[in-house]
Amino acid sequence: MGRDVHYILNLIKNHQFCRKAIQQIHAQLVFITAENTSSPASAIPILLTLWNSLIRHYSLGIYPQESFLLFKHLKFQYGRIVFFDSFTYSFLIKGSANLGEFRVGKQVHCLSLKDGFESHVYVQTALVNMYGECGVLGEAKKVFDEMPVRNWVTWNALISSFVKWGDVSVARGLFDLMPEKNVVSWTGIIDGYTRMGRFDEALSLFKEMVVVEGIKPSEVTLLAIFPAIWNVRCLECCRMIHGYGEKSGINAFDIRVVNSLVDAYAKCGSMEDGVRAFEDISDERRNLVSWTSVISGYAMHGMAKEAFDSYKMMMDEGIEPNRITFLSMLNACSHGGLVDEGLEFLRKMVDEFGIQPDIKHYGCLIDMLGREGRLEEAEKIALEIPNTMSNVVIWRTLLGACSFHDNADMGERVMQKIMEMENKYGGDYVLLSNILAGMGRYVDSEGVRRVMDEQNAIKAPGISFT
DNA sequence: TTCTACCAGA
Repeated sequence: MGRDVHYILNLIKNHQFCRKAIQQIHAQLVFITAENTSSPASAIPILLTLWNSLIRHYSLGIYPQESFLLFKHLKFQYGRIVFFDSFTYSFLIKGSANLGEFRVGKQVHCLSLKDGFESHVYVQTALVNMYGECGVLGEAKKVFDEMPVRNWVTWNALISSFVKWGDVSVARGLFDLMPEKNVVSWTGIIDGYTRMGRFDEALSLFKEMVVVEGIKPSEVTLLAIFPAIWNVRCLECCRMIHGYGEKSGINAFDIRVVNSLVDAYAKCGSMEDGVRAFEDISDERRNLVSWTSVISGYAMHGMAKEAFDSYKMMMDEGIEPNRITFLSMLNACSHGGLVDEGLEFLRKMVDEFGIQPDIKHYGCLIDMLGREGRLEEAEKIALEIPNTMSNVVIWRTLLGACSFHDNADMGERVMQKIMEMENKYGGDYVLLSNILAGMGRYVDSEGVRRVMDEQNAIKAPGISFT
């Protein structure tokens, strides 16, 4: 037993996470070991429970590998006298799922079969989930098919696996086959449709779930349905969800739902409702995401002053902005024509908050400078973006600005740059040829068109969802 | 003490 304690002590030393829990378990282990030095075998049932807890903590941590190491060690030491139970295997399988590595999970799977868990619902369901999480859907389906007994969780685990990997039609097939569906099943399939951009189907399923089946949506259901709501700009849906959230108490206990509501109102065109929802949040619950949601709402509504005020109030409450807050502020500056303020925000972000700009910040900046016709500065920044990060979108933004402000010289330089990065996209040729034609340089314009034809670049017709 | 749904904000 002494070697055990040593081993576990080493594990604990190596990691800081779950420290308290592990220390408690460790203390108990030492205690039990001391109590039972004369007959270690009698301590095994209690020890198994503690080992299981330890394995559980490791499997949930950032280094699930440790749970396998511990298991291996215990198996090697006590394999002859200890029989691991369904808890041990559930935790180990969960650990493999968190690791995202199905080869490890496969080994645990084999061991669990050897120990006789081939028809244990919890262990087998954990396996379905593990294979599903790892994207080995064939294997997940196989385990599912061979299970003599399944429960709701088993079905839902398989459905969410197919949703996760983008196969909504198979998920839907399973959903339709399910003898009884609960809120998790409905949420899973609704989430699948939302993620695939099939918003109308997501909304009609949501309606069917609530109206026809009388199933109460959970907070997860609401979080899943929000993107569908604002993509179809359904203000009425926002109000209904808002009311339901208040009545059911979901708004009171899940700040994420209220924050999404603020965001959804803004995206559906009603900043007034968004602000009202935001102002209803108590000071203690209002967090960074709440503030960023309202700021981004103001930004998209062109209300730069309000965005600035909110930013200031947020700072006064001692909440630190992050990269998304700054992106929203840049967006507000861009829409309000406040170029210098925007540049100042970027400086603050880097110097005072130590946040390095990413490609979206740069994109916003170039868009902002480009709108105001400060093309030289925009080009200078575009050239300064590290190559590893830079993309063709940045240059297309600049090209658009060149087109808007009739700067053909820079347009040609930018075009050159775009061709270097990606010489098959027709839209840029069209844009440049339009710039040249707009300036009366028809011969050059024609030349660009010809190059375009020679390269077989085809401009995809523009599509707008709005 | 075991198995299921979440992208809160660009």
